[in-house]
Amino acid sequence: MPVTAKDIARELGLSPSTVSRILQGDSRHRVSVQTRERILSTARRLDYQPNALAQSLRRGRTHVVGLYTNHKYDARNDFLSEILGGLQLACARHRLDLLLHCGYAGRTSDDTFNALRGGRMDGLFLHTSPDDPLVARLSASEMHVVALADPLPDLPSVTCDDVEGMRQIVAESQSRGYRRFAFLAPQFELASVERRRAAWERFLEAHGVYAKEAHVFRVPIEDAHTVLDALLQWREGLPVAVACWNDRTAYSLLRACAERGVRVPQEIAVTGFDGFLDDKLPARRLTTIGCPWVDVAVQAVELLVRGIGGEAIPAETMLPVKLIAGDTL
Amino acid sequence: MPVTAKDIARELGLSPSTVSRILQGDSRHRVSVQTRERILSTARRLDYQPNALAQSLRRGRTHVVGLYTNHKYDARNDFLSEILGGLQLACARHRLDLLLHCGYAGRTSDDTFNALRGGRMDGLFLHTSPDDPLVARLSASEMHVVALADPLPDLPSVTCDDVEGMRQIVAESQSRGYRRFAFLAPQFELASVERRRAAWERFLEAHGVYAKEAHVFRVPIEDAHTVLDALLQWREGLPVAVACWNDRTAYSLLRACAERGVRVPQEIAVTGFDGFLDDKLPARRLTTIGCPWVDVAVQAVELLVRGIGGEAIPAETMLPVKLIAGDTL
DNA sequence: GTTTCGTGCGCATTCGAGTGCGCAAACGAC
DNA sequence: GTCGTTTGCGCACTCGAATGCGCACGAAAC
Repeated sequence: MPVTAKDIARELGLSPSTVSRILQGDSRHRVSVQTRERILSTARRLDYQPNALAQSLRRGRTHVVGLYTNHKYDARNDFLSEILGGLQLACARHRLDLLLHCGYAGRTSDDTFNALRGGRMDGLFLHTSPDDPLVARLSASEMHVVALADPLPDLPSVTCDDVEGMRQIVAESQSRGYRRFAFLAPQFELASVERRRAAWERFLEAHGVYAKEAHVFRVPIEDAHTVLDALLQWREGLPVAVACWNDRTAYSLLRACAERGVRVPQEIAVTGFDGFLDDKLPARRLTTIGCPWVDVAVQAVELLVRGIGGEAIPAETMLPVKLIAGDTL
Repeated sequence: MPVTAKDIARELGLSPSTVSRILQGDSRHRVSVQTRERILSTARRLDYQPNALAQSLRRGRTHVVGLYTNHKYDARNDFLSEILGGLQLACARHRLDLLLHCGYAGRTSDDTFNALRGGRMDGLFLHTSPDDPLVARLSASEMHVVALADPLPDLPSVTCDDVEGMRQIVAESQSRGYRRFAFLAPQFELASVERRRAAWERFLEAHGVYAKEAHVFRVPIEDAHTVLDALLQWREGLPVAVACWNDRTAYSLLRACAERGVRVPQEIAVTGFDGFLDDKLPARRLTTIGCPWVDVAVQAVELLVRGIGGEAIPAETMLPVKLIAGDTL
């Protein structure tokens, strides 16, 4: 059985309240120096550790923040690892603990919402699609929430500058002489994907390229060969500059190209978005947009902490990105 | 303000205790069917959500388990992501939440230990080095703990069969005719590394290979070129079969080989350990040992749950591995 | 000796839920 | 009408800590 404040009080013939005040450093309550010392030394001797649950219950603050995502953790998900690293770093600074909730593993978004309401957490980081029911419930509530990486309706978010990233990609492909363009989008909804796609179209139009030469493919990336076939059968022909919505998609495409003997970037130019460079094998360096995901997480923690503290926080915080030139464009 | 059981009681002119019993389904306490229905419907109408902290405080169970590691989350740490995925999966099944504690980010192991004692968690998963002070404190305490992937003194663990893995690697390199061998170990202490190294030495000796032709290099993998230099300057000469303690190390070495023009596997054969295959680029397929990390995590959850439930759990649970033949050996 | 002030500390309640025990009303039996 | 039983529910306390308020006691002032 763990030692409680009551144990210390009993041991010293004091009341629990006096013990509590000393251990919490309540300065308004005057206590003699001897008593203070006796309490502190007994606490040390008995190896006292306050019960976090009782403290949280009383104070209404848990110092725990949650992370909810409907994506899956696995060895191929660089994105979540990177975000997690940033969250850890910044949470440790603020002495916060991070509670993981995951939408994919049988846990519904209701569970997460109830965990929030149940007082288990002070706030929540969110990375999910805009149509997740949790999003609407959260924005209707008074909970403290910050969306990570992807903007969500009516919730504050920390994101990367998708528009600027696509501007650089379009500008670069233009200057390299490409005249046919494709965009590889996933089949699920994600706000930043739409933002990247929209920016891509807009910047192409600004260069005088319209729908005929700029096509959006929505193909599941699991089967990269299907994607490649779709690209090769596109009647506009080659070469084509393919802007992939993220690095993982780009790498899959590159792999398929290599397996089919398609020359990159002569026949198909490939760009990614994220900046996860391959440290495994030095085959090709992907041309991509470097996104400061760790900083995104760190910023999100700062904002959430301020939100929990009662401050108003900006609707969207957008962090700068920059082109990482590789050899696939 | 969230709705409490007291609010429901007041609304219906009942006592909080009756409300609590109904909502908890206490069958020993007889309550009329009408009252039960009134309570349940009011709870639904007011959107009642029990306060998890109060429940945990009273019941002495939080349904939260922790994960402590002194390693860092980042895009290159496939291992943690994979483990995390497995933990999520299995925790969701048992309706457990996962609390992340990380040794690297300014948080000391004391914080984790105190969080455990503070009643915030019911148990803890551990992935750290044997000399982490937390390990000794935990094994001296009554806490429920399971070590992940690396055995720790006096604590139950779920690991992969390192010995069998190294047996297969040694057998394979032997049968391919290699006569000089090296082992690439990290500079930090990790129990499974020592186990792999010891097994490697033992199986080599069984094949009549002794210290002269089998050397252990302990070089920081950050600078793969230094490692490569050390290998090339080893006076026993080439070819050498290098068993890397994990995949990440192997990939770094491969990259350095490619950059220096060293032929793999003709001059240097490389094997890894983990089974994280590169899905990014199809340059080389690493020969490695496939480890079921997701299953390790899942098993660990099952064990921890049983431990929390009061059952005794086995000291070490070892999961089978298998050689994944690539083209680097 | 009474008032006044200050020091040192405890009582009682709160947070929100869970639980042993026992009380009151309704019911039936005789 | 009295006794015994069942049904239905609440009192009071628990978990462990935090906190507003106020009491008791000593010293100093008059």
